[in-house]
Amino acid sequence: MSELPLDQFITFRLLRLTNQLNRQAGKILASHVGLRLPEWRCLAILGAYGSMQVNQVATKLSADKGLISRSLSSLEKSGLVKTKRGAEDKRQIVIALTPRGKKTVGAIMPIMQQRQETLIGTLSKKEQRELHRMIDKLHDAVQTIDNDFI
Amino acid sequence: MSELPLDQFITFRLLRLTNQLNRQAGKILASHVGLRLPEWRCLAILGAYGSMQVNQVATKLSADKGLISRSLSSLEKSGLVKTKRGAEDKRQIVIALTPRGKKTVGAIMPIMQQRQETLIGTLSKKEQRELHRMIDKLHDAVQTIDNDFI
DNA sequence: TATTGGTAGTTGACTCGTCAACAGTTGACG
DNA sequence: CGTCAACTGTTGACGAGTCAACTACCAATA
Repeated sequence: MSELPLDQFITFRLLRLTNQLNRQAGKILASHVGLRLPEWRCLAILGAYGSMQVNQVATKLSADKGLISRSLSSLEKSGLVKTKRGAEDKRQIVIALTPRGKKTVGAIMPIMQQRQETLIGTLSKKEQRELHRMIDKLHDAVQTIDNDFI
Repeated sequence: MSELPLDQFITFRLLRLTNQLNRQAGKILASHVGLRLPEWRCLAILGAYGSMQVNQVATKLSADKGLISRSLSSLEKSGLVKTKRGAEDKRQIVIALTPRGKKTVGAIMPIMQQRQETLIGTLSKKEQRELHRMIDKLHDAVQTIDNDFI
């Protein structure tokens, strides 16, 4: 199983795992609600925090604002969010879930949460904490590499 | 740091980490050799295993054969690999590194290996083993979810 | 008040990844 | 043989993610 040199590359293994996870999440969302993955993430974050601006959604999701802008525009066309210009600052756009948007979040969130539990349920509580901590460490380590190699 | 509910989603955290890693790898490759990420992966696997068919490269990389086909075709245009039809089975295409391809692998591989070491160097040996094991576990767990949720 | 710099959001261009349709080839089986 | 299923690689279409240019707007300052 682990005789190929590439299997030693942690980046390779992580990429393979997340590709697999995203593929699956995409299928689940498409079959249940016809949503795309970044659209669902926008809905979820709006469900958790209430009204937000485009930039705030992008920041919370660690995502590109362009991607979020397009996703929200698509969600608005589907009637799951509504937008209005900021009152005092007319550059801002304030996004909020519509009733249908809230209903969608309520329907999908339990499915996604159960999926998470099935995933991490294969790890002990101690392992789960370790995994989160190691992800944090790797996350930090990436930044120390920048500018050394580029 | 960890007060957002999304941060509890392991899929979310893994995605954020791998996006960051891919972004960085892409920059490193672009600045050093003008290669794209899947192209580099093809070169690396050919450097490790010698001549292979398109399908074998895709399988070793756990990647889509379409993506690999395009990457190899681009590498051939750049003169880093050469291809020829299989002798006994004319469907197959056998790919091999050119001298320039080998030179490129020799130049880039140490950089990428050092990057890996910088990354996992932040983890103890025990943690490294644990991480690999947990990735395997998650990889397996994903499959148990299929068809339950879709 | 006019200029200037910074910010919010949109859009275009591009890479990466997935899926499916397709042409050409092989091999097995009636 | 001929047909038919399976396989190899290519191609098209699309979703996901990144970067940069652009518009519109705000605010500070001369």
